Amino acid sequence: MAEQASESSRGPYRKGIERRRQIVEAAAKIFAQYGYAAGSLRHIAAEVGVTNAALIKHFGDKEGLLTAVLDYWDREAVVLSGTGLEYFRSICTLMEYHTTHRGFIELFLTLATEASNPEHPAREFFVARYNKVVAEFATHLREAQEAGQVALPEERVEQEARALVALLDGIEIQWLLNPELDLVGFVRALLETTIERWQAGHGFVAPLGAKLTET
Amino acid sequence: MAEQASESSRGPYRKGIERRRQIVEAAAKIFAQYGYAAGSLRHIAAEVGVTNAALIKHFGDKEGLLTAVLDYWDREAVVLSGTGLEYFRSICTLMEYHTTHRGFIELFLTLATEASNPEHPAREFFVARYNKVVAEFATHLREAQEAGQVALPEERVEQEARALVALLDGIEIQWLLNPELDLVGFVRALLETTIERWQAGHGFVAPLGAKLTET
DNA sequence: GTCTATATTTAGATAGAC
DNA sequence: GTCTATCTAAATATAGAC
Repeated sequence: MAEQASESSRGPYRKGIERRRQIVEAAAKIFAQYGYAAGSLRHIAAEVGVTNAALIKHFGDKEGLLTAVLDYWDREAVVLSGTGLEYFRSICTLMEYHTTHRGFIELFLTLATEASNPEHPAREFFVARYNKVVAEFATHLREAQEAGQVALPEERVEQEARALVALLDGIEIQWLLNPELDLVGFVRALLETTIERWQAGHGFVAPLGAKLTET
Repeated sequence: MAEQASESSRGPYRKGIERRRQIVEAAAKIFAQYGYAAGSLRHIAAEVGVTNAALIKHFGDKEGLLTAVLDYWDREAVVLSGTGLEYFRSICTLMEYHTTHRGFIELFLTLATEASNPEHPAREFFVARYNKVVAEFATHLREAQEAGQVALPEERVEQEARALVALLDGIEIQWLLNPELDLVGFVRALLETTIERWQAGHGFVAPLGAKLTET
């Protein structure tokens, strides 16, 4: 206790904390490549240079390591910033980050789809995560609405948020399978158009001014 | 040989073919739930009521079964129909099919993200699959273009195709995690708007008439 | 905190009877 | 065509030495 307070940068727990971080990052990499169920503790341990027994000591069991990885992901995720429409413009920066940190988005999409199985231990995490992201997108759309930046009726705000999240996920899947794809350029053009359309009071989903095509 | 020709509906191979189909469908279900690497032969075999040895006899090895599942998926996939814009309107029917055959889209998305790992045996399949779907969407957009149904310049056709595919994949991920989501309603509204926008010469990505927002 | 050693389970795959 | 039995490898997890 006394020692802990005296030297914060190289206290008694420094090494342990550093090692934990190493393990979590290795686990994130392996889970991203193989998924949670198929990513083995020994594979992760080898990546760090320890044995699987050490991982169990640190995290109790495999599911504990998964929890740590999801926490890590949540903390390290580059957050969007800005108010109103600026928030959405910052998505470009996020995409640039993803193109240089492929494992980050690979982890998210691999685990998110694997977690669509109701029995999966990470299912609740991803359900909550999507709820949070959609809600945050919606909040910033309303912010833009109140600032007079856009003209979207309340009943269409959540649908627009959902559609944008879907489009970003979907194009990242295509990029993972085909890294030649210009992810940043695509998203930049997409956002410019989308924002301009919102400003004009239109959206992905909603009425476009004229009435709908004959059905 | 003689027997084979005499009774097509219950010839000597009928039982074997039927059994193969049972196995492939069970494998599709298990791979959809757990992924390829984590879905075991014994689990699949138990679903059919045989042993894992029987599966190996039928398909040689696990990867052979995966190939059979992907072939099956390719054949059974509900195809979009119609020319020009009608083709895109039929996506609604596809979505209705997906909501009643959840395993179908779960298999696709789970394996597609798992296959983003370059070492994955299904990677080539999904790379080819996306190329094919994007090309097919693009072809039907050009068809609509030539019929005067839409006014999209050639250089924007592929981007529009990619964006629509991405949006459909992304919203299906959200639906898998949250089946409360009205997938069909969402996609129907999305398509109506998208088609109307194409008719007006606009798209997901491209210039919207006015110049872009100040950057 | 990490190791070795091991217990236990499960995986993919093979051999041979029927 | 399917089974039982088995091989070998690899999985998670535990126990105890250092």
